[in-house]
Amino acid sequence: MARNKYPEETIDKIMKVTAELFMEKGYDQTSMQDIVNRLGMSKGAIYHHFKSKEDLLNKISSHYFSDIDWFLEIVNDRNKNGLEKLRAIFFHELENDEKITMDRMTRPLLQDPKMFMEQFKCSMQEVAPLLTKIIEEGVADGSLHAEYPEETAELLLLAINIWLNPGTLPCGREQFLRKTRYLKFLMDASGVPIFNDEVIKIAEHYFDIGVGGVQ
Amino acid sequence: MARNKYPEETIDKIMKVTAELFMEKGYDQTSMQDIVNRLGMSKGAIYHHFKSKEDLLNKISSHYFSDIDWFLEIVNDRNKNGLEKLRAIFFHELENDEKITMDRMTRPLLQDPKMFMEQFKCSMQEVAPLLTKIIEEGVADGSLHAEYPEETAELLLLAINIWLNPGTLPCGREQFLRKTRYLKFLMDASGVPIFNDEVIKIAEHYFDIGVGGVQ
DNA sequence: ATATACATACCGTCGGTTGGTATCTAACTT
DNA sequence: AAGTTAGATACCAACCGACGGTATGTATAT
Repeated sequence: MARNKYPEETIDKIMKVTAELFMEKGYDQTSMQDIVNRLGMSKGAIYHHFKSKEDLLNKISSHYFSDIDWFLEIVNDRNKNGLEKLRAIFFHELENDEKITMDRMTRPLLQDPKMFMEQFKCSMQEVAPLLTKIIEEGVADGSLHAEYPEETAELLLLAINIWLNPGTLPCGREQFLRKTRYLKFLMDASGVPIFNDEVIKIAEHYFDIGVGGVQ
Repeated sequence: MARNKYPEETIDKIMKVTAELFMEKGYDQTSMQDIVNRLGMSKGAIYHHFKSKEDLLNKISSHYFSDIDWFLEIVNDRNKNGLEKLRAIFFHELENDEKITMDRMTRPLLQDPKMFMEQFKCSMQEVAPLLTKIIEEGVADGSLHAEYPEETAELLLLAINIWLNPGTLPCGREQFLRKTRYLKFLMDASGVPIFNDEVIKIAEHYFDIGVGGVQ
């Protein structure tokens, strides 16, 4: 085959196919040949657009999984105070059915050390600062009373994305609910009471649909 | 060369050399050939005693980094109540100069996804149950008042080993102290007040010696 | 005409295996 | 008690397929 008039389509296709495979089999277990086979293109094509397998991973995880637009939309919402923004964020994260499906798909991926690390870094470096900003805003507008905004944000993310996430740390429904209640307790104590009854109910729903359904 | 009368020495040597290399270069970046070269033995020798590269990693991390003997010693100490045992554990962990040196050596290792994952799993699967047992004991003997022993244990380990660990999440002295104070606050609220003045002071010392010294 | 977008063939290195040899151990013979 | 021997153990050296990545070639868009 010869040169394409619209290389961006090729790039998108490479990323899409590769993302699929990484999710199905993990990073290490996916070979360049696997990608080539499913792609129906040559290895040279891939290495023309991406400089390495790791480069592919980076590009993919920022493009497919950072998904920061709706986050910023909530952050910049002038009609919500800090607490309401926080709740809106977690509400969105837990209630969005499309995201739940995504989470289910990416579950095996989190068993993969490389992907796990990627998510961890993303949480701490990209998301935590935004959360911190919201909490500080909540303190300023009086809706929150956090003494440690940055630390609370980081630990909350750590807890939610890793500790509470059944994809990372498999657990039963009972355990999941106990964890959620403990987290609520800690956040309340920290002056960031995002876990009201509604959020907890949605969290249950999240578990039942996204996790309890399988395995 | 021929067979050794004391194969355990060989095994120890393989593990020691491999651990060195994993720490120097990371897991993925260390090839079996690298190990063979520094070891001065054949690849067959390694694969006779260990069934894979990953097996080596597992054996090494449990042997060098779980280090569970002193832990059990404290657990089984009849002269301490639950709270005292907890403090003794963290005191031992923070004050032991040899361990601090070890931590410093293993720092780059924690940037390696595979090693990071290993430590994470080890914490949650091996250490957390022991900690939980101690906390439950403390509740029984009246020295603690935890409502969520298991959850507190897991989150404490997560916080200490990952979030608070400058090897994983580099941070300045100021940040480190804020994190420590926030953790103290959370643990106090959880009914597990292990962070008294002494532990906090030792934590500072830990940071100054083990981390502040470098980087 | 030249830069881009690919294809093909190939390379060194990787984790792991195979087959063999030397040495140890233990049971048996004398 | 010393010698013999069978088999298990410890190790070596050569080798394997698959891997990530590259060199080179070619067709097409600009």
